[in-house]
Formats: sequence, C-alpha cells, structure tokens
Amino acid sequence: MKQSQLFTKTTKETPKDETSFNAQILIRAGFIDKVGAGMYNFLPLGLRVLNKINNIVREEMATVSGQEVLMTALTPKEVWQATDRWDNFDVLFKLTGNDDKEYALGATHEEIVTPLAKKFLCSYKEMPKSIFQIQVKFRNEKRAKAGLLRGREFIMKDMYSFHTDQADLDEYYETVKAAYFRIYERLGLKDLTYLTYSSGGAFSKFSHEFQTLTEAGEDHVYICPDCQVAVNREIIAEHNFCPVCKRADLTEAKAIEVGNIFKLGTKFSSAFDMKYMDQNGDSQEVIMGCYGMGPSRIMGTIVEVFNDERGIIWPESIAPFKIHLLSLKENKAATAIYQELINNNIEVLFDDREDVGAGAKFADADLIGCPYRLVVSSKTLERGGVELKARTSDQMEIIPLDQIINQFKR
RNA sequence: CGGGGUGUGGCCCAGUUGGCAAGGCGUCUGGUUUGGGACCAGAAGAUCGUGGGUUCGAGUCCCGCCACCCCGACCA
Repeated sequence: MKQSQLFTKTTKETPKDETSFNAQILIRAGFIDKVGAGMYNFLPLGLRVLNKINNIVREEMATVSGQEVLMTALTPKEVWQATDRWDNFDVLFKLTGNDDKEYALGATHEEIVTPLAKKFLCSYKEMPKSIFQIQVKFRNEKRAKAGLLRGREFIMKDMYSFHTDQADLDEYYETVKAAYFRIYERLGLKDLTYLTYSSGGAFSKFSHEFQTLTEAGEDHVYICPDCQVAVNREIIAEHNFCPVCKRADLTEAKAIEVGNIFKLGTKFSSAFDMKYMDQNGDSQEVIMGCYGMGPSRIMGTIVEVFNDERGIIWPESIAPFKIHLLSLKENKAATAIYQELINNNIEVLFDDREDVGAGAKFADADLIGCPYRLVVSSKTLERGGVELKARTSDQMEIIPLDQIINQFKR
C-alpha cells in the first residue's frame, strides 16, 4: 500500500472526547473513527489488524473442529421469550418493524443457535458438533467506555458446542481452553493472560474468563504467584485461594476480560426442546457449551499493552503491515524496493509522499507501529543499502539492497 | 440509571464586565526546504450542540432538551 494513496492520515491532535489510551492513539493513527459512544468505524489500517486477529481465531477454532457459520444479527422477539430473556436481559437493543413485529439486535446467540442446531443434530451419531461465527454484537450498555474495550457495537467470536453427555462436554471444554491459550500466545498476550475463575451468571456456579493484565482493564482479579490462574473479585469472598495450588496469598491486579467460556448444560436445549436419540432409542437432552471472545476488544487491549510514548508497537502476527518503507527524497530507488517486496508477498506500507518531511514520516512510522522500518535516503544509498530498524529497538543497521528480501522472507 | 464535567470552522482550542468570534493543526495557491511532526506569503472554511427566555444587543446570563467524557451502579 502506498501511503500517498491511503484513505486516512494521522493527526497530532488528541481527540477531546476520548480519554482512553487505546481510542486516542488508534484514532490519531487512523485505525478507527468514532461515530458515537461505544460505536467505531474500522478504517483500512484498523480493519487489516482486526482481520488478522479474526483469522488467528478462525485457525484455532478449526483445530477444535469448530465450523464457521454466520447467523442473523436481527433476531425475533419469540426466541428471547422462549428463554425468558426478552424482559430480563437489559442490554438488549429492541426495535419494532413496520408491521409492529418486535426484534432484538443480537447480543449473544444461544437463542438463535439452539433452534438452528436442533434442525440438524438429532442423533447421538451426529454429536459432538461445534459451530462458531465472527459477527457484530450489540449490547445496550448503560455506559460505553474505554474505547474498544467496552462498546455498544463490537465484534465477537461466539462458538457453541453440542454434546450427548457431560463427560464429553468436559473433555471438549478443556480442548477449547487450550485453543484459547494458543490464540493469546499468537497475539503476544499469553504471559499477561490468566485463566480466571469467575461467576457463572445464570447458568452455572463458575465460569472461566481469560483476563489480560492491564491498568486499563475494568475487572479486578486476584492472581496466583505460581500458577497462571486468577480469581475474579466477583467470587473472591467465596473462593479466596488459588484453584490449582490452593495458595491463599493472591495478588490483586486490574485486568480486561478477553475471553469467557461456559458450560451451559441443558439450559438452552431444554428451553427449545432440543433432544437427540441415544443408542437405546431413548430421547435425551443435549448438553451445550459456549465460548466467547471479542476480537475488537482484543485489538484495544493489545494497544493498551504494547505501546511507548511515540505510538503503537504491534506484535508481528497482527500488524497492519510487516514493513513500513520510508522514502526520504529517493522515490525511484524506494519504489524498486517496494515492488520487490510486493512481488515476494511481503506486506509493506510505502511512505512515498513527496510533500512530507522526514520528521513527519518518522513520527508516523512510530505512531502506526509496524514491526520493521526501512528507510531509503541518499545516505543509505551511498552506503549501498537501506536502513533497518525494529519498532521495538533503537538499533539501526544498513541492509545491502540485494539482501532485503532474504531479511524478511521466511 | 445516580453524581460530576464538556459542547466555538474538518481537528485541538482562546474568548475578560453581555458589545466586530482570536490562534494553532489540517486543506488550497505560489515559493523556499528535506534524517525526527520545516519556513515564508496569500486563500477558503463558523447560523458558537439545540429550543425557548432576559436584553438596545447573548458564544457569554436564565430555563428545557440533546450529545460526548469521567466516577459509581450495571455487565452471559
């Protein structure tokens, strides 16, 4: 991508109606744009990052046999009445069609996925199965806040699994837990992310959250110094020791929830009368699990965690581009390098702008935060190459022109 | 939903006692620049969130409403 053609541009001004770091810097760098409280447009750079997060999530859900679907975001009133949530789920956005029929914008999809699965899963031979989607969710939060960390409209991956018995759910649940940690590892968040025991809400005694430590978070967790495990403050009164090693001297920390998995049991299969036929020809209730994760919130979390005073420092796995190539009055030589990178399928943002000073280009590169910066200038060309600098380091080195591809090709 | 705060060109903001709405960023034109957000000259761009009220006169004072931010409550 040539930066001269990029739809967005950066700004020095901090938006006045944002105080959260993730929103301020993502807006300044041109990744997102604010429409209203908890509502953001994703712009070309931001969408590239979001899609990369989504694709990592997709790949890992495939490893636990999740099949991707896309369900409706518009949902009929009747399905929510079936579970008694139309009147008891206060984050539902409700609306009325022109025939006075009422709808809700999807806040979560148990009410849609259960009737759907009921149409296909009728026999013990057809289970277990799990399906997931990556979709916009709507929740009428009384107070949206903290940029991408709590929106009224946000992106969510929600997976639902269907089992014949509790043991099968329990086993599957553990494999999904492991897949979640692989996702956080690939996103660079693993060391900061804790499996957290928390309230089970309406469906079970406990659930598991994945909490990433950051001062920007709104949850308080008590972490075990030995295990990568924590207890949410919600339940610390009844569970004030490490669930794994039983230590009692847990340390309080602020964190943001980046995933939440539940064993639903028969709550929804029973509400929608979803049953299957077992080996003996008897009708049995289906056992369900659900597994949530918010890619847009994760994007905000990563910005909160990986940054310095100059801007974002994207992990390579989700950076909008691997390389930011800056031309300082040497567009001819730089264009040749740009073409060669493109020809080798190496993602590059090429700052070919001719009316922008060197200082502004450096500032933009630091703000946007691609992992590697390549500078082409008369100085570097005299020394036979280009200057390479990692966003995470102050070290610079000259790479000979014929070695650039080797440097980045894996 | 309670409490607090803020609304002034696209963005950040100044605006004194009620008296011609200032500056910066960005944009456009011309010129000079080019290794850490350059400089000079010129130009365009505002029904001051919105509706009422007070006044000769309201960005400024009063009342209602709306939006956004923060704290709290809430948060499958």
